[in-house]
This record gives sequence, C-alpha cells and structure tokens, in this order.
Amino acid sequence: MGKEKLLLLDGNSLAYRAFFALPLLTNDSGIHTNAVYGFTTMLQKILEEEKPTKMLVAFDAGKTTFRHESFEEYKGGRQKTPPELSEQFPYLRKLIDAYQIKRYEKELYEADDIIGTLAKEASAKDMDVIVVSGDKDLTQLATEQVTVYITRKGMTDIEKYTPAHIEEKYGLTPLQIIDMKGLMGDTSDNIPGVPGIGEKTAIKLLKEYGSVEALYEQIADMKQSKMKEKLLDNEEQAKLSKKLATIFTEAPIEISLDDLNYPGPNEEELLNVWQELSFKSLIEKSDFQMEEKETAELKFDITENVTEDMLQDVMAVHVELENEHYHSCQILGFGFTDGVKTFFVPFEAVHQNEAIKKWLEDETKKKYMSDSKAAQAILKRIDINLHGVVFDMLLASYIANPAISGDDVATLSKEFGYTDVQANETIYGKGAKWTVPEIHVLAEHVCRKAFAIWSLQPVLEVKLKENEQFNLYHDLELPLASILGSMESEGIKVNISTLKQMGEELEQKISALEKEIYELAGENFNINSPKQLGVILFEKLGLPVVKKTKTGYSTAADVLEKLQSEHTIVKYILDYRQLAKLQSTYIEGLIKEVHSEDSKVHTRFQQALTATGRLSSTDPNLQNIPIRLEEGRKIRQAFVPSEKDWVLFAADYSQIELRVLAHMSQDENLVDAFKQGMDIHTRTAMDVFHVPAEEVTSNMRRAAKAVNFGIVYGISDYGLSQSLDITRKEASEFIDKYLQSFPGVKDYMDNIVQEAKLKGYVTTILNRRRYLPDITSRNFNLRSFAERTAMNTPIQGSAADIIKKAMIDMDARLKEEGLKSKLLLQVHDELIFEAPKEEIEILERIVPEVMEHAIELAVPLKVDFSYGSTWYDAK
DNA sequence: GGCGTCACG
DNA sequence: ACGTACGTGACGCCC
Repeated sequence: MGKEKLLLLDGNSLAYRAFFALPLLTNDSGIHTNAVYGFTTMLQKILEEEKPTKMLVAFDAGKTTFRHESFEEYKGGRQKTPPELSEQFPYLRKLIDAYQIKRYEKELYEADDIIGTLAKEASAKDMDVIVVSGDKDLTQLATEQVTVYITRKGMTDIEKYTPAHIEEKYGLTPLQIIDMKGLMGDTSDNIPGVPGIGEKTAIKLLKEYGSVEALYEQIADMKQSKMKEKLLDNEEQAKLSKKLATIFTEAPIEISLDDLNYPGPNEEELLNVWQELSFKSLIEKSDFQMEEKETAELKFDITENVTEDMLQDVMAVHVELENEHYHSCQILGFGFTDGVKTFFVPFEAVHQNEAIKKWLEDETKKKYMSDSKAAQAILKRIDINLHGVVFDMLLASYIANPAISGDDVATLSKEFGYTDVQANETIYGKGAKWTVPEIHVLAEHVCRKAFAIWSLQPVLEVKLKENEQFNLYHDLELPLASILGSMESEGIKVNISTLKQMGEELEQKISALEKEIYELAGENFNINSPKQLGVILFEKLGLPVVKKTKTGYSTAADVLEKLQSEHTIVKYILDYRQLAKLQSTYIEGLIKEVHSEDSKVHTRFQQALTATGRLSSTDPNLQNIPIRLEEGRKIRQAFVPSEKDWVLFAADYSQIELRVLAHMSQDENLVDAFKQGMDIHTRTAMDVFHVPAEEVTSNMRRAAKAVNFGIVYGISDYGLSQSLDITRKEASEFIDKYLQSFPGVKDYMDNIVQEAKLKGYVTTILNRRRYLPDITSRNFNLRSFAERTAMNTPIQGSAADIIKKAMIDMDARLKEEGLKSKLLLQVHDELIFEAPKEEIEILERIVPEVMEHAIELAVPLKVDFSYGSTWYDAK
C-alpha cells in the first residue's frame, strides 16, 4: 500500500471565497448556487489531481470560540452572512455527503483548529497532508509534510504554500506568519495588531528579530523611532493578537484519522444533488454519467387482452402520442401502473377494448396522468370521454415552478430527481430519423413514463401543499384542463371561401405595391428581407439611419414611420408589410390549419407554458387574430358559428389589469376611480395634468393611457419615452407626477420589489408563483428586468387567475342552466362563445354576472359583451 | 435555428 | 455607466 494522503478542507472559508468570487448563479427553483458551484469545481479539480485516500471538510461550529474568552471582540464588526450564502449551506452539506466525504465541526473551535490538529496528527503518522482554504492564515500550518492550498480568483486557480514557497514569497518561515499577523493584525477577524504596522514593516522586523517575543526582549536596544513607540505602546495587544492568530493544534476532537477514509463519491447521490442544483455542465462532463444512466429495472407486461380486474381504482396511465399535435396524430400505446403491476397496451388493443373504455370514462376510477388535456382530446377522437383525472404531473410541475420548460414526462421527472425515464429523442430519434422502435422498447419506455408519474404524484402533492399552492393546482388548473380540452376538441368553424376571396384581393393589392416599390427603388429586390430592404433604403436611397439592430439597419415599423416624410417609398413599404403579414400568417397560414372533416380550426391552448400563468395558443394561434386595423379585422369575418342560426358571443373584461393593480395596491385614488366607474385614462390625465375632466384633451388622455400601460409593465422612463415619442426627461416627469397622484401604487411597486428580493419570488392573488433569481444580480440589466417583472407578474398573473376561475364558473353555469351554448376561445381578458340565438338573452345576463364575480376584488370588475353572425360582428 | 418583424392582450 | 417597457406565436430570411 502506498503512502496515505489526507485532504483537509476549510468549509466555511471556501464557501465564502466561492460566494464572492462567482456571480450569483441560481438553480431552476431560484436557490442561489454560486458558493456550492465554486466549491464543487474546486473539489473536482483537486480530487482529480491529488487522489487523496482520506478526507475531511471542517466547519466553524458557531458564533463563539475559545478565542472570545481572551478577546471578546474577536471577529467582531463582521457583516452578517448574506442570506444568499446562508441558504447554500444545507446544499453544501448535502453535496459533501454525496461525495462521501466526512464533515466535522466542534463547539468552541474553528475549522482552522480542527484542521491544524488533524494535520499535526497525520504528520506524526507520516502521511502527506494537503490543507485547502481560502484564508491565508492557514499557511502557518505548512511543513515538509503539510502543503497548504489557497484558492485564488475563480476557485480552481490554486496557490500552493510549502515552507519553500513561503520563504520565497515573504522571507519567513511558516510559523513566522503568525508573528506577522500578530504585528499587523487582521481587520477581517478584528485582530488589532500594532496600529501603524503593516505587512512590509512586520516582515522587516521579523527578519531582524525572529519573533514577536524576541522582538520585545530586545526592544530596549532598538533605536528611538515612531515605530518603537508604537511597538512599546501596544506590547500586550501584539502578544494577544499573535495568540489569537495561532491555530490551535491540540483541539479535543472526537474524530480520528481512521474515520476519514475516502471511498469516492456515491455517484447516484451526487448526480441527484447536481440535478437539484442544476449543475448541467458538470452533469454532462461527468464520466460516471453513463453508468448512472442505467436505470433501475422495471418489470412490465405487454398485453392485448385487458380485463376489468387488471384496472384498479387508482392508477397512473400514460397515453403515448406520436407528437405534440394531438388533434391530428396517432396514439402509439398506453402504459398503466398501480405501483405493483405495470403493463403496456398497444393502441389497436385499446381501440377494441370495452373494459378500458369503461375504466377511462369512469369518474370514480382515479387516474394519475401527465398532460391529461392532450389525452382527453385525442381519446375524444376515438369516442372515449376521459374522466376521473385526479393528478396531472404537467400541471403540478408548472404550478410548482412555471419556469420548468418541457412537457414530456422524462424532462419533468428529472426536475424532481427521478431519472428512470429516457428522453423521447433517445427512443424515437428526431427529425427525418424519427421512427417507432420495436414493441418491447416502446412498451418499456411508455411503462417507465407511467411509473414515473405514479412515483412523483406524492412528491408533487407534498411540494404544492408546502407552498400553499395545492388549491390553485387542484381546484383551478386541473378542472380548467378539461374545459380547455373540450374547447379545443369543439374547435371553431372557419369559412375558407371567405379567406380565399380575401386572399385574392390582397394578392392584387400586394403586387401593385410591389410594382410601385420596385419602381421607386429602381430595381427588384426581396422586400421581405430586412437586409436587402436596409440596403435599398439606407444605402441606395440614402435615408437617415434612426436605429440599428445587432445585424444591421432596423427597418421596423416605428423606424419607417419616422422616415415617411423623407421618401414616398416608405409608405408603400409600410402598406406592403401590413398586407404581406395578413396574407402569409392570417390567410395562407390559417387555411393550412383548417381541418377538412369539419371545416374547423382546433387550436391547442398551452396551459403550462407562460411565466405569468396566462394561456398561449398554437396551431393556429387564435389569441392574435387582427383587430386594431380594419383591413386585418376583416379576417374575423371568416370565423363563424358551427350551426345555422347560432351566433358568436364575445365578453371581455374592461381594464382588468388596472383593476387588479387597484386591488393589490389599495391605492385610494385608483380604487375610488374604479368605484365611481370613471374612464380610467381620463381620470389619470386629470390627476397627472391637474385639470378638470372637461379640459382633458385627447393628447392628454393618450399620454395618460401610455403611462397606465407603463405602470402595469413595470415602468421605465426610457420605455415610456419610446411609446410616446418624447424625451426621457419628459417621460420621467410624467412618471413622477403619476406616482405623486397615486402614492399607493408607488408603495406597492417599491414593496413588491423588496418582497421579491427577500423571498426570491412573487405571487398572484391565487398564490401562483414566479421565481426571479436575477432580482439580486449585480448585472444592472438582469436586475432591472427582474424588477420590472416583479411589478408586472402579480398583475398579469392575477388577471390570468381571475379569467381562469371565470371559465370554470362559466362552464358549471352553462351545465346548470342546461344551455347549448359553448365556450370556444379565451383571449387573455375575453371569452368567446357560440350560442343558439334563443340563448343570447340568457348569456347577456349570466356571462357578465359570472365573469364579474369570479373573484371579488376591492374594486368592481366590469365586463362588456356583444354578439354577431361572425367574430367580426361580435364587436 | 437565430433573428427581425409584427399580430394580439 | 449600464440599456429596457410585460406576456405570447408565426412568418420569412439567411446561415
């Protein structure tokens, strides 16, 4: 057996060092990780280079140490540990445990003393010893057998202190380092030393006299000087300082060298901890990743004959799809598990199986799923009405943290430390290489998903309850998923011939504009290419450059609008752009999405995507159909009811975000304005410009409206100046005036940013959370962004909470009243229904009633509504 | 696949 | 001194 090598780490000092050396990184849940990360990279490097046989990380035990007996002020005046660092210590301990390295701390002693004691003991047994710290004081421990590693900037840069290195650097022996500190003191530990003596003088004196004691023995012979006076005045203090700086190498520790054997890391545990900390680069680099990836064995069957007795009262079930387009793709198979028996059923077998259909439709048979909305929608296509979903992993994860990206079971599971599911890409390949594997591979993959959902259900339930978010998840998002699924499956009818006709008319106008533009440019070019357009406008025609992008000249609409007076081509380009957008996105794009079987579009509402709690809509996006400009608005004429003598009925919240702001800020002025039912922008203009209502001009109202928008977005003078095309100074004055008129809003904004800094997240009315790790960033940009987000998210998110609740209430109400009317779309602050004419009167009564009372605020909610034979006419 | 642009709330 | 309005999705271009 070779020589033993002992590695002793100074836990506290290394954590502090790493914390201040690295930017404030965070994991996906918003916990700061920079100290743990720096510690880990340092450790990885040293482990690789040194291959120790024994290891220990020593920590300081508490506030007081034996040193305080002789000097009360020891380490006094220290800043208290920043909370961003404190929160990392539990993770640091977890990490060390995963490495299977011993940790130790001892009441009344510092990490230094534990390290000194063990270093001495190990030296006596002829071991090689390496001490690692961020604190140079420990260099006093260096001997022929003990090398002291001090980390420098970046943590992996290490300076190795041997006696020879210390001699070279200071001209002193390691033990004289203590004398040096006795003379010069140490501000960080509040060790006084001799005032006026710094490093240079201390070294000079020690070279001459050898030690503090020898110096004072011979001080009588020293020739008179200011320095001599200072030394004489502070003799006691110098001696005390030396004592304080001396590492105690005979601490009464209970741990022995035999306890310190280092077996190497528990790779599984370590990966879990890294996973939790989001150390993605380390996970990728780790060479044990491959072995670890080997998942635990899962026993499962493949069965075509499912009988009733196999389907339990509570099961996880996963419906495996070809891709995310569940309104058109195929089902590949089903995975079922109750934690004991796990089995795969191919699609064909389910299709024909009455027992499975009955079980899936049975409300009392409880299902744990992930993305139950997708399952509901695709099952509907084969005439199965899914019921009894009591857990949806996708939604639970989203509520726990909306920043979790990815909607497949493998990705979600990993977020919560469960790694026994393969990525879809691994099983199917991607792009052109996508292919369904042989049935055993497919079956195992799907079964593993079901098992993951089964395993994580209790984990997520506990987490949501801890965060007081279980109700939000269970009573809001979960029932909403089913409602959204029905809305998607129902779809909305599109009149293709209307679209085609509009397309033809557009085509004419577009080619006419094209001709004009080529004429004025003097050449043909691709108008759709910002690059080519930039060359024409700013080089060939010599128009002034207003704004640049990363890649060249900006040709955005706000820029072109400023250039209109410079050249007639500009207006043509603006018109061309507008029409080209309509043609490509809303005519051609929409036609591609219409299902031929029913002439309907079936959007997919993404329920677990946005950072704020809003929905989004894809394929097609029905939340951004044009309305602001008449030409575009006409697109809405193509959206029609699915049955004859029905109408489209639209109801929207008026100023919901400002009402939410009034509620949350409790600003008296704003609350009052809404209670009186005033036009909020006019009211804002009155307050900001100090004029009565009748003197508010349209320009004043426009400015006030922009300020109101800005307030909701987390205002900045720059942003407001851009939107109103005024100077920053003017914008800043507007904002000041606004905040003077609405002091409650100012307090709210200040407080919400403070709260975000303290907690690391902000919340909505229904306790939806958004983590804001950048809120403490030292990067101005990142921090400012996070601050604006802290102001905006509770507003936008609470508005989302309200309309989601309204959808649930509305769904119940339609059923209660036995109406045929159907909810089809949600567009952030409005709901769109289709309804038989004879139900219009009822909707006019119940829709506003339900929406206005979805959640009671300190101000009334107001809903406007209308209906017509097309979406365009519902205005 | 990233970027610029533009549609919506 | 920093360089921004908040939240989305789809299109065409270009590498």
